[in-house]
Amino acid sequence: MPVTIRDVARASGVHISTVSRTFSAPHLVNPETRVRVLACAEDLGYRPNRAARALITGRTHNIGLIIADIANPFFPPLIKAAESQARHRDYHVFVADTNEDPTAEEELVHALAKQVDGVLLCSPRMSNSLIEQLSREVPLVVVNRQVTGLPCVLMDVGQGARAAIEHLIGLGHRSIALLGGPRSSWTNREMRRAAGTAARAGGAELTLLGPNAPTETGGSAIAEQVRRSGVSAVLAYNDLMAIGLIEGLDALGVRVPQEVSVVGVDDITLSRLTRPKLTTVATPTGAAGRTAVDMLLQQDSESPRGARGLGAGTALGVRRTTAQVMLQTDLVIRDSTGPGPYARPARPLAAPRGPDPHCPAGPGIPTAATGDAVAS
Amino acid sequence: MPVTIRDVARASGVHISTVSRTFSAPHLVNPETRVRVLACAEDLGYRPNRAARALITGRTHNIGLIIADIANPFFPPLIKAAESQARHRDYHVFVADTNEDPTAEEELVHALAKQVDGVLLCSPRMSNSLIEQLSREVPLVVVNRQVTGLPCVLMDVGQGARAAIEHLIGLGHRSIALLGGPRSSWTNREMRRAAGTAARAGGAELTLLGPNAPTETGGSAIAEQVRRSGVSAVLAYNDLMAIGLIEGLDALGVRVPQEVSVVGVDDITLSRLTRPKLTTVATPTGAAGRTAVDMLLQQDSESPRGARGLGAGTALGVRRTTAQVMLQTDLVIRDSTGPGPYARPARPLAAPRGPDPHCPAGPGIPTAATGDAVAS
DNA sequence: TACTTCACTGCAAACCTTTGCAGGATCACC
DNA sequence: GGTGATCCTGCAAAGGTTTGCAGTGAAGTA
Repeated sequence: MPVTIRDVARASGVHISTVSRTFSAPHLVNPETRVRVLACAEDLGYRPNRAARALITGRTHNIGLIIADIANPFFPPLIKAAESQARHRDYHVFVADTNEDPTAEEELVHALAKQVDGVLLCSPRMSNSLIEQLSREVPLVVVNRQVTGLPCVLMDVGQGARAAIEHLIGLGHRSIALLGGPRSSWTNREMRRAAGTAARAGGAELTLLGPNAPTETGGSAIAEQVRRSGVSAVLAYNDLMAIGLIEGLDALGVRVPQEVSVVGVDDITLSRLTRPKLTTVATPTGAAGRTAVDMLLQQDSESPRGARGLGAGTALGVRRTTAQVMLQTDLVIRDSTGPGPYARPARPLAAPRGPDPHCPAGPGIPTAATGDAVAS
Repeated sequence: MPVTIRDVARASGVHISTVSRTFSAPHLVNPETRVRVLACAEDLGYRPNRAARALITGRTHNIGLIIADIANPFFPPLIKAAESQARHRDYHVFVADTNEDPTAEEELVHALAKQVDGVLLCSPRMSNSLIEQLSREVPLVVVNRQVTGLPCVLMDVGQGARAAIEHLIGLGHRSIALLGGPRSSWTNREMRRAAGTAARAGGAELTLLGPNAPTETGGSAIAEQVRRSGVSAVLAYNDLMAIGLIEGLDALGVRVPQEVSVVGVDDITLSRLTRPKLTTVATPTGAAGRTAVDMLLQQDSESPRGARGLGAGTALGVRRTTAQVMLQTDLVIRDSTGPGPYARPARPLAAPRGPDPHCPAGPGIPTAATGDAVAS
């Protein structure tokens, strides 16, 4: 029942190879023949079978996007950006959700391997060595994780965490908690490192709480512990956790930012809608999605086109585009941070409940335009 | 470079067909041979090429999931439910986002057609006739849209809208606005119909405002118009719009629920996190995802397995499983609705700012357990 | 012993498309 | 008219897998 290239050939009185060329190399076929073939194809409702095409060309024109948790609002902007970038280059994107499960991650890479030309691994939870191993099966670009020898797109959360800590110290906080995320998260390690350094430099004490689930639930679950710890400010692994924490603190009767200041990371849409509006480290998710797709496609186009068969170009030693890109982050100050116990009353500080200032941090805190790529 | 069935055959000293059977029909091969083949396969790191397999069996073991907007938090629970249901049956799910663009929708169905065994079309924006036409190319299950002759999974938003209107009328509102969603949305039409009937029955006046974008922006953009219209209560197309509206009203100095009551639809996670917490019509998104996958796979298994080649079973006249399932909705009363101008002071009403009652509507308003499937 | 049954394995076609190669026709030019 | 170039088209192999059919050998039965 499905109409194939053969049916079109029969209908238009040419050989199947001519029909094939009409679609894949139109300039090689006589204009008259071409229109005739196209008319027949249109008539019969012919659609090239991408699977069969992929079998011989080794190019599916699909790319896979493996995501730890679609429900985390951090990802949709990344997905959309990747999708639109891919579409411009005539590629389709298949998204798959792993539920933060490393096993599912691995399985999905295998499942996708032969059906896509490359895979974007976003915030992976599996080990670096496994990622390297999988990269021999299908071209990989890793987002939010640094793997030596592989192309990576990173966001400078270290810088963001530092800016956040400095902001809090500037507000007069000396006792700060860092709400950790998943143990296997690269972002998590970077934040811990940078926040620790910044706290030491600023003479503040940093308490580590975690690991926690990177969700609202994870945040609200740790509220009691935050209160007991006696800190006056908190930097959370991401916005969801920060929002959950604010909820949890609210339930305990602890006011934000009057008693505890809270900073998140990501700047998801939601962070502008909760009350108080969330002070957060904005990450360039859109730019990350676009960049990752670009890197994958570039790497893909560099692999030998002459080679036949699936997976051409994935041979070890051929692919050597291992550029790693670091994208800058940006502290956005809103209403969830306010003066701490050591605030100097002489210097007027941001009004804790005024209209959303939504301005970048002051001159003392280094921030940078969001989305600029810095090759390293 | 990629290791094929042929390499394994050579290594284990058997014919390729034996290797093939080792994977696709293990009971047909001698246990000893089987372990030897499996060992070699493991050794060489062989992975069956799903594309090639699909080419001949006509089964890809993938299903496509086409979504209007991944960024809308309504969808992730549906996606996750579909994914886990599919995984149980050894299927993988490919998600694709259309950005609410009907053209992209059509294109994606074509692109997916030969790479998946069926497609779930969620909240489609294209015309019914086009959907019918596309269903001849690949098995389709439609979610949130009624298309005669096709399997559909629907949520009873009509009932939900009625419950919401009755709730508002019960609170003493007589002048209510309905914030419409996308014009091509089936849900939108259903809500309008049901809300209109319920308002007439309850002696209230219903003002239609829209269509609006089903996002926070869409909601906040219409705030001014809502204020000017003088209504005391609003039923919004979905939660995002309701939340945006509350933001917009807040910016105009209009308090919710003191001056205007707002009801949303969907019960996204976010609706519990905003202040005031949102009164909303909960839709059984998880159940919808699961049911849709079940229907697709059932329909798929019914098509003739003997038939060879891609698209076997998509022939017209073979597939006749056109069951349509309606899932029940559930009004969840929280803090964004309060007494209206015609409230009877004698009867004590829900405290507008008390702790989240989160209880189903009173006995006068028919509600039902969420997630129960009712075949129709 | 002869015949049947059975379990296992090999053979080869098929799925749909792409593409290197070669053949045929047309044309220009000497 | 011969030569070469150019343009178009057909041929056939290739890609990795599945599967109906046939063949082999061994075991079971009469």
